[in-house]
Amino acid sequence: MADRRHEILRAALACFGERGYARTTIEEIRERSGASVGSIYHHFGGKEQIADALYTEALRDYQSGFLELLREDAERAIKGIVRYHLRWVDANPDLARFLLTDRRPTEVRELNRAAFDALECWRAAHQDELQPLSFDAFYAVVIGPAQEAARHRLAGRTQSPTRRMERELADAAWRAVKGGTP
Amino acid sequence: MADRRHEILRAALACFGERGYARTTIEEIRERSGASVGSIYHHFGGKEQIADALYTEALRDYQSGFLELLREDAERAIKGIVRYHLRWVDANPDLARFLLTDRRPTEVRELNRAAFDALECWRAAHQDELQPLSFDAFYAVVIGPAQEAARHRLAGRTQSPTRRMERELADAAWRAVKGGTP
Amino acid sequence: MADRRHEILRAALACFGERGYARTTIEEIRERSGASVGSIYHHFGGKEQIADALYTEALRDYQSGFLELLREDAERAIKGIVRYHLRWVDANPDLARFLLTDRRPTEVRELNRAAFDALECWRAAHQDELQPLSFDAFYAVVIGPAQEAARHRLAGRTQSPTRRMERELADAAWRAVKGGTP
Amino acid sequence: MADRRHEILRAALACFGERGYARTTIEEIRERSGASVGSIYHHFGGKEQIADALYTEALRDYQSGFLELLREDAERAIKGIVRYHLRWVDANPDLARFLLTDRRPTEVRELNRAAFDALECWRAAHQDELQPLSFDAFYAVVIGPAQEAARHRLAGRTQSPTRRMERELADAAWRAVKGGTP
DNA sequence: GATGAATGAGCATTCATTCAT
DNA sequence: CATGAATGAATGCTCATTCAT
Repeated sequence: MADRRHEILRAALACFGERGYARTTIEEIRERSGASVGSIYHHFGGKEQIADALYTEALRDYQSGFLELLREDAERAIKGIVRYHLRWVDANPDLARFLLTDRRPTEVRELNRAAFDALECWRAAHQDELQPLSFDAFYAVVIGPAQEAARHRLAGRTQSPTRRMERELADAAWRAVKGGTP
Repeated sequence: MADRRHEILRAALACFGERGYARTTIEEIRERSGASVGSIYHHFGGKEQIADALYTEALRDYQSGFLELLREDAERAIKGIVRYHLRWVDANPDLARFLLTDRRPTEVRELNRAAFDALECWRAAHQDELQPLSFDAFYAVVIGPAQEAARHRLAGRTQSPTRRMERELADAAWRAVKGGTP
Repeated sequence: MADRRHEILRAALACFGERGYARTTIEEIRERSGASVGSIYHHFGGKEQIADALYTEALRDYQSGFLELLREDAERAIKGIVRYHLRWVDANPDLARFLLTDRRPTEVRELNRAAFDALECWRAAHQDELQPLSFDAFYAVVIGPAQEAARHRLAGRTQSPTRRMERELADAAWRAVKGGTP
Repeated sequence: MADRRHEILRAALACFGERGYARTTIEEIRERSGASVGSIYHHFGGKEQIADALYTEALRDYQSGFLELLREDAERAIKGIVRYHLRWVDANPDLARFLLTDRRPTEVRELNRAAFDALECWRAAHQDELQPLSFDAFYAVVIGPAQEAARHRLAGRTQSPTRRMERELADAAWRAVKGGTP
């Protein structure tokens, strides 16, 4: 059954969210998932591979929505990205915590590459409506504030993002990257 | 002598920087610092408390420079904060990696409180030159991009921040928070 | 298999008997039992819990025989208890040493409660043949001498209890508790 | 100053009483006594030697009173011994706990030898008033009940020994050892 | 596919003891 | 005599992983 596999992933995500990857033990995942140790190893082969599966799934989910936003015009796209980020984190706190907290210096970076490339492409197509920033700066300015807000939120330091917060961050991002202001 | 204590902190920081808190062993710190296991425990009482000491020290160092920037006028202050953040991370990569990577949900949060309060005070005094943002949004917009850039840099995904990057992020932050643009 | 579990208990008892609980190391138990460290922890969860299991088992064994003695008439019962005590210690020196030497202030006290209650019941039924002693005194007078003799014996200060010793202690206990002598 | 030495002994006794010899650390004795580690080692040379000093002192104190009792006539002596035992334990609970709980298989046994010899001598002199018991049985019958009561008391299972308890145990001991009853 | 007993390298931590000041 | 930093061998325990059933 793919059921078992799914329950294990679910349990692992909950554990990682509560105690972090390193402090989570297979035993905890076993107890929470109802599966046996052997079964977990049968399905995934190891602790790290559970995290890998989770990470890939999370990133794929996040990016699937992300890429659609790039079909819009410049202002809508920028504001949309910020709003999307905030909402996704709010809707998937455990997944987000895992993505933001536990570094995955594995080969999953290629997934990010793809999104980065798409974003860079998009920017090239809208160059004349935007500030002439280096890509790294552009990315940091667009994503950074939402990311920072997300971290505070996940750390419990902030409430769920209100509409007002969304608007503020979206507008600020647009002010920061839109062209024209010399 | 406070020498031993300092050597242990130095060694621990290097280890944490290279392998992360969790994967660093006391044995490694011992070997690198030249101290004995017993001495380490004599001075700190445990692995976690070494990290605590390091964290507090790092945050204090970062904030000491941070607070000085708030004496400037609005534009200089905002741009200064962004530059300061980028430069501090560049100058203290290990300390920065430790601060940004390993979460410390301990009671050190009070230190942050102090800095937050100072920043909020400053903003109140410059309200009429700035966008009417909620404080959380304001903070995210100012710090977020630099933070994001710092993470990329620490992850090895980016070069040392060039003057251009500094200028780009500083200008963008100012555009995002300065008042006047309706 | 409950075999492993049993072998570990056996080994632990031998170690505790020879060197005492505190001086016995898991490593010694491991070597003697043939189990691995992990296996020991799998079955018991910790050094203390091995001792707990051993203690409970020992007490249960001792008491199972003890309670049967209370079916006899007064004189036989009292003398029987003394003899039983001496013989059980002689037959289970390691178990006895562990029971008498290492204190177990855990919740095993309930087991003792049960035996105390049974003994008190019995005494109530034979009140008219016995001295009107408080229960604490009664218990101390019956068990104390045998207990003291057992300790000497376990400390190596005395030989195996001879028939003569048994008779002497049994008779003395009976003289001390039997009624009639004003 | 002999003061330091005394304070250390006091502190050690309190620690041993609360946590047992094995679980007490030099550090705890240091904190409680106010002395430094070095000072403790200067005065005693090691943890075990602190216990030795304590044990010897305790035993000497107990026996000093004990031996005086043997000047009385048979009945008074036997009853006196029982009462003395109960009272000494009640008056010196920490010392008693230490004496009864932590075994000292060291060479201090000679002190006990002396008291045993004195007691045996006394018994030889009163042979015709007493049961013809072996010395081991005689000792166990006299001391055992009080010892057992003391243990219960030190374990917190019983109240302070009342006058009634004293009388009961004393009378019982006398009934058990006095001659005449065939 | 599932189970859980078994494994053992690895780790944090303790603590009696030493010794330079 | 006093101090307390330093030492390091010893120990209890964790946990990812394997494998026979």
